[in-house]
Amino acid sequence: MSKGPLPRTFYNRNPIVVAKELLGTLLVRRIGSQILCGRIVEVEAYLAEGDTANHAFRGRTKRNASMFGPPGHAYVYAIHTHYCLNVVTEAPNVPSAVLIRAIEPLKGVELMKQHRGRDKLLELCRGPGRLCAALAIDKQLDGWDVTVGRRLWLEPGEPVPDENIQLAPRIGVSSGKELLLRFYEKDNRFVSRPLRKNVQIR
DNA sequence: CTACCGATTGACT
DNA sequence: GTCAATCGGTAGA
Repeated sequence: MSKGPLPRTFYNRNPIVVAKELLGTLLVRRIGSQILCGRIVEVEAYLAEGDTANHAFRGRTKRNASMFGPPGHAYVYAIHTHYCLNVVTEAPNVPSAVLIRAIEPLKGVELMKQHRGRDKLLELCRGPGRLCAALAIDKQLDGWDVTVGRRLWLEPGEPVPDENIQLAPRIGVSSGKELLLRFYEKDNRFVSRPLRKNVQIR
């Protein structure tokens, strides 16, 4: 039985808080009568203030316009030949968001495999570009309202307790490397790039 | 219009 | 670990 989509009030908060609470929630994609679903295991926060890695750091452009809109909408952008999915946080004109980096596939695995052209369950949704391909998420869903419960939305799941949340630097950013704004579930095999054992995070 | 480049991935050493 | 593919977005002439 479904709990319905996360409400807009969930997203209308600091992106760090939203990022941590998104771990364990369900990302749901509906295509016609088909349901694709996975459990979020890795995210990154992008801050409205002082975050040089944020696409919106130098102001509003055509690409990042969704981040300046109300919370609870998707921000989908293209990188190289792939797409990445964010959910917009905080108030309009406060351009912050949470990047969904990895999900654990739960439903619609066969269709995900078709979309990806790959068979290994572990490789289906491990990485932001991979999960978008698996769920057929592209620029058409940029700006999509994820609180409505159609096409693409998020649902409550079992929260990941604080002690099971690993903090880490964000992946692939050329600036803002020192900030620990990546959050993932410890020991989850579907995380895209776990920290090596024994590395110290201060 | 040109030039540069990246919130990635996949193949390879 | 390294590295190239590949292309839309952005800034600037």
